[in-house]
Amino acid sequence: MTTEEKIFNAARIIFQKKGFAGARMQEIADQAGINKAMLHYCFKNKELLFQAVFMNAFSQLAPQINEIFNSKASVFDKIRKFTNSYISFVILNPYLPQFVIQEMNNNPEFVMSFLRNENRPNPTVLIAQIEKEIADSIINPINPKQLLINIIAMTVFPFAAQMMVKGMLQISDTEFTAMMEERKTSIAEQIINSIKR
Amino acid sequence: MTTEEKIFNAARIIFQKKGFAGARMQEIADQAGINKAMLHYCFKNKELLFQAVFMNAFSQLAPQINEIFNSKASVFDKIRKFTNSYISFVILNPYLPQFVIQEMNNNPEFVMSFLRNENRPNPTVLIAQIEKEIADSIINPINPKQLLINIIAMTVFPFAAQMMVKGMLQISDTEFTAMMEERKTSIAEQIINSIKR
DNA sequence: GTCTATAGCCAGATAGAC
DNA sequence: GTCTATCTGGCTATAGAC
Repeated sequence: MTTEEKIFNAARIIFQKKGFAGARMQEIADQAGINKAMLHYCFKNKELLFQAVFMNAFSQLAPQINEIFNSKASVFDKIRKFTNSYISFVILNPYLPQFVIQEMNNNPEFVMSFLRNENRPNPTVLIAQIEKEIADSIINPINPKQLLINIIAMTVFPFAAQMMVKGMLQISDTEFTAMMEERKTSIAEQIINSIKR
Repeated sequence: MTTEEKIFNAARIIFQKKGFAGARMQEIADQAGINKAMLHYCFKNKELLFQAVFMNAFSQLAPQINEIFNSKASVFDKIRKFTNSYISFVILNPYLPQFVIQEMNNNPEFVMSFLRNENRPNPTVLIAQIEKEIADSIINPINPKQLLINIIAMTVFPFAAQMMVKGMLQISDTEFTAMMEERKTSIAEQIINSIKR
C-alpha cells in the first residue's frame, strides 16, 4: 500500500467518525502511522484531503443507484434490488450515510454543485416508470417522489441514525447488524405491500 | 428577552447549523448581538453552552413521543397520531433531527447516558402492544422493532437528510415544505397498508 | 452586567535536514 | 519521500476597566 493510500484510508476513517470540523490532522497522521507533514506533502491541505475523501464516498453511492434505477426491471423488482444491494453495501460502510448527510448539511453549496453533474443519483427514469405503472393500475396512486423518499428512508435511515436506533431500542452492535440483515429482504415487501393494488 | 435567552437562541441556531466542532463562539456572539465575553459570563464555556442547547433540543423530542407511544389508542391510531404531530413539530424545527443525530454520532458516550434516564423515548409499551395485535390477527406478523424503525424512518429521515432529498429530487424549499405537509397524512396510510391484515 | 484587550493554547501549515 | 522543529493564525477563555 502506498503512503498516499495509507493517508487516504486513515482520513476516511477519521473524517467519517468526526466530520470535517471535528477531525484533526494529527489524528489522521497517527491513524495512518506516518508523520503529519506527509499529509500536506501528499494532499496539500485539510480541505483538499477532505474533498478527496468525500468525493470518493459520494461517488461510490451514486453509480449503483443509477444502475438499478435505470434498468429494465419492474418497479417492484427495482425496489427489491435496491433495498437489498444497498443495505449490503452500507453494512460494509456503516458510517457513509451519516457522513454524507452531515457534510451536506454543514456545507450545502459545495455538495449542491456536485448534485448537478451527470454522475448524480438521478431518479427521473424511475419516477416516469412509477407514473406509468400507476396509470396501468399495477400500483395504487401515490406521488412518485414520496415513494422514492419512502424507499430511501427505509433503507438509509437506520444507518444514518445508528446511535439513536441503538439507544432507543437498547440493542447491541450485534443485534443491530442482525436487524439490518433482516431488513435486506423484509423492507422491500413492506414497501410493495403498501402500494400494490 | 434576557441576555441569557438571546445567547441561548443564538447558540441554538449556530450549533444546529454547524455542529459543536464547527460552531464558533464569536459567531454565536454576533448572532446574539452581544459580546463574546458574555457567553463565558453566562454559560462558563462552550461545552456547557452546547450541553444546554442539546439537552433542550433532545428533551423537546422525547416527551411527546412517549405521550403517544403510551396512550390507550390502537396501533393504527398511534401511527396516525405520531406521524402527523411529529411532522408538524419538526416542520417548525427542521434542523433538530439532523442536529441530534449528528451529535449522537460524534459524541456517543455523552448521549448514551442520556438515553438511560426516565425521560428517554421509551417504546416498550408500544412494542408489547404490537405483539398483542399480531397475536390477535389485526396486524400481519412483523418484528415490532423493525416496524418502529420504519415509522421513525418515514417520519424523520426527510428532515435529517433534507439537503440530500432536495438535491436528488431537485426541488425548492417551498416544494419540500409542501411535500412534508402531504406526508403528515399520507405516510401513516402507507405504513398501515403495509402491515394490515 | 457588559465591554475591551489580551493571555494561552492548539491546530494547520511550512522550512529544512536527511 | 519522510522526518523534526517551528511558525502563524485563530479560537477559547480570562483579566480587568467601567
